Amino acid sequence: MTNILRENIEKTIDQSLTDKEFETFTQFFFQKSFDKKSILAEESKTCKYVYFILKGSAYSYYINDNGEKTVIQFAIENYWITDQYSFFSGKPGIYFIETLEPIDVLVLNRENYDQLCCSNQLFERFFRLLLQNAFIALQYRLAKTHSEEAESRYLEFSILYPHFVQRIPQYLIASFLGIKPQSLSRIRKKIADAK
Amino acid sequence: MTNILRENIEKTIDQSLTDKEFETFTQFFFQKSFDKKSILAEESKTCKYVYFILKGSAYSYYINDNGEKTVIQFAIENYWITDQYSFFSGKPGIYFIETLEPIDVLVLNRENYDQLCCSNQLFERFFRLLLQNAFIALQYRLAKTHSEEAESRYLEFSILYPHFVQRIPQYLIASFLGIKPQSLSRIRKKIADAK
DNA sequence: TTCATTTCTTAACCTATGTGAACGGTAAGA
DNA sequence: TCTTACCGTTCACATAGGTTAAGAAATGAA
Repeated sequence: MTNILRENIEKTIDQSLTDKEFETFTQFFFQKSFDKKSILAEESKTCKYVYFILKGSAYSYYINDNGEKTVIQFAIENYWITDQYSFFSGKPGIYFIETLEPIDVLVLNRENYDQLCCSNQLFERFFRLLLQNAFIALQYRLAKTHSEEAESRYLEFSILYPHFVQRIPQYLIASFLGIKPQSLSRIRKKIADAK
Repeated sequence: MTNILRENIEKTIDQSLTDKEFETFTQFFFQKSFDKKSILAEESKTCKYVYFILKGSAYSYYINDNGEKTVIQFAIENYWITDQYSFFSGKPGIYFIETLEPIDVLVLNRENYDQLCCSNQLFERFFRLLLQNAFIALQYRLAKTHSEEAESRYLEFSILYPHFVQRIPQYLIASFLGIKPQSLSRIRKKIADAK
């Protein structure tokens, strides 16, 4: 079951782990399952964990002063998700994390995260690379948000993440793209009609 | 002159450096000056350096297929700027980096970056925290972009970064906020009239 | 100082996306 | 099976922000 974690690490650091290294790594995690619509992290409460998804899906979102939800991140098998700010600072969270489907996750708390990073420079490097990749992707997403119309953002999204399009409700994809569900519906119709 | 670098590091890692540690750190950098409107990094060319700004200002931007510019980041004294993707992967860059004013920078190349990180765990930690802070800020910016109107984004920007509002041309701030200069002008007029 | 260039403002008009509401389909729970 | 809540679609209308164009103001070079 944790094989996908091993692949995830090896792919990220671009080298193999010994069995012993991988065993050390996993010892810092515990596995947990949640129902659909479970809250894994909540705004204004400290986000104590980093989650690695073995099975199922979740997403994080921001709620503004008008109570409107904006999707920050989707996560399915093989993805990591947390509220970075809250996890690392220990301060109240900014985002919610909620499961979309029943989910199996590997859970890492802050203490274990620190120990893990200390135990082997390779692990610290892994988390740095994870963060680096996330940052790069996010910067690109913002550039696109500001420079492309919703239609081309949706097209790019559905090419880059076809598995998301299949599993995630449209109104959440709309929110991720920064538009309303009705607008996404209109865009999809336009694309379909053009074919 | 490099005192502001020392403050920057100590503030980020939340601890003091010994004189010797700081000296080691700075040895990996060289100082350089550029005129206004110099290109420090260019799309499709490898971005070989990370810049720390001692004096002056610069910004990074993305140019889309229609040749339209979108501002990614502003950087003044005490800021770091680079094209992360290109710098760390060695692949062709995605963004441009250009000076806004004549500038003095400390420059770090990839080889020295790696050595610096190896030489002392503290330095590796410093760069990780830098990245972490940048990621958190970027995620928040995206959340706001998708959930607030341009007017409130501008108001928040001018509260969070009053020194930017003073030094950076409005048409670049507009781009940073994801709107056109005319729209920012309209928004500013509306705010002024309301007072 | 003068001239040229860049930046900012204003205005009229346009368009992508938002809003509110209604309808039908589908999945989940009783 | 029935019921209910949720989700996606469509439509008519509203609006924030884009577009085009022109002139004013600021900046920089000569």
